[in-house]
Amino acid sequence: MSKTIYVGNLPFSASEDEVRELFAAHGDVLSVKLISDRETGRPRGFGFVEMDEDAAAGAIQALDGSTMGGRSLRVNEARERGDSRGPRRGGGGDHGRY
DNA sequence: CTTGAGCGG
Repeated sequence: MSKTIYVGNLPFSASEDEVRELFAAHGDVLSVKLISDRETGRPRGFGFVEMDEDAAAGAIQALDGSTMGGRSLRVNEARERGDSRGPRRGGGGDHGRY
């Protein structure tokens, strides 16, 4: 299917459309979701971008480490929120973490 | 009119 990308350290002035266009420049953006506080309605400054696996990998390495609005843009593969089948040993899709 | 943590319903 698709791969979820975690986008953090985003400027508070950023919107889903900006992130969508930013990632769309590197691949096909399936969906963009910015996380904001549900109780205060205040933007947390991070979001999630759903893209194709190959496109996501390219967008991550292309946008990760870049700067947006003067802040370092953080782009990485997001965790798996769903899938109650049971996380494989400790859960958390780490690829190269200790 | 406000802020800065890496991971959402």
